[in-house]
Amino acid sequence: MADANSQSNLQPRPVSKSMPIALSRAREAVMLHFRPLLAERGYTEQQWRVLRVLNEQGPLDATNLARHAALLLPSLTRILKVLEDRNTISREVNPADSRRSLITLEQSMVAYIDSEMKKTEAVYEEIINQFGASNTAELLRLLALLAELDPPALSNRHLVQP
Amino acid sequence: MADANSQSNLQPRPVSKSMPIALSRAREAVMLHFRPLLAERGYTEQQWRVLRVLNEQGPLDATNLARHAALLLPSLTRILKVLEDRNTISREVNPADSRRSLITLEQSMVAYIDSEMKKTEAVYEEIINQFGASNTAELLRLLALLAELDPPALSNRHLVQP
DNA sequence: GTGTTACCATTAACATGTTAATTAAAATGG
DNA sequence: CCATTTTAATTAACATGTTAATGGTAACAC
Repeated sequence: MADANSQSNLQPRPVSKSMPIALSRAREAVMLHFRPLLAERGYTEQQWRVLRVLNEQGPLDATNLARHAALLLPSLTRILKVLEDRNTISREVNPADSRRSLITLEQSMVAYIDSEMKKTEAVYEEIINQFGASNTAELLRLLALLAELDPPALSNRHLVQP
Repeated sequence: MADANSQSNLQPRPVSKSMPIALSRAREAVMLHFRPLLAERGYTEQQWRVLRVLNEQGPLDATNLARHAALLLPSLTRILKVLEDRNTISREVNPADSRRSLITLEQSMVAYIDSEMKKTEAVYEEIINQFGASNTAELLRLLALLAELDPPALSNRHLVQP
């Protein structure tokens, strides 16, 4: 017996090499640095993302806002409800297509977001200081590439007969 | 005026270069490939992770199980409740320290997990095929490095006077 | 036109993420 | 010993993730 652990010649991928878990862990390590800022502001990570996107892109409909903020529409629906109640955004229906709404950042938020983003940038500097500028650039490159993976071949999704 | 968008000489970091968002997007792209497998099995991603860790590491207490599976303890508590009801794990208290429990994978699950992990490995092959073996190795290296970032300097957490 | 299909957004239901509070048991320090 | 402080795990409360279903509107095909 070569090894008490050799169950089938092929070892299953250890958890330590799981890509989703590695991505989660890395994200968590980064978020530890940003959470204090978010707590000060009184916005969650995802709420703040929505504000950043609107500040950066201008008014958007929900679908595109979700795309830019990397959120699913049901999450965005709930977030928009909260942000609207706090008067940080407003909504109107697109007259050309009444399915679509147009979400706009309140003018009063623009200066605040810009000023908070400077704190965010300072945290980034700390992180990049430790992690290295070239590591950071390389990581962002690889992540963007990975995000563009072809979606799976959608095998036998449900075998619905047309 | 050089540029209608130059609000303060320093542009805030665009959402496209946000590390947490980039990590989320990449994770989502990868998960798209694994979700069909999880759906077949009838386990969620996190439930399956717990089973994998137990299969790989043997019995563990909740704290270490959470660490290996990259879950927070409150999430793990709920997951263990479900898995115990489904008879895929069992729990006993550690007699040497009755705060601690010992969580064990049911023997009947071992063969099943091993066989399912072969399907997982096949999906990995597809992904690595597209993404490239060296990109994969480099990405995992960078992610592990990033996960080891020093935690933030824990500035003025609450200003508790001792 | 009318029926069908596709699309946008919301809702529903359940699982997990996140922070804080709580309980019980162990370690620690007089 | 006893009081205090840590630690392990759970619970609570709210936000988001995830999938499926729903309601309304628009585009399409006859």
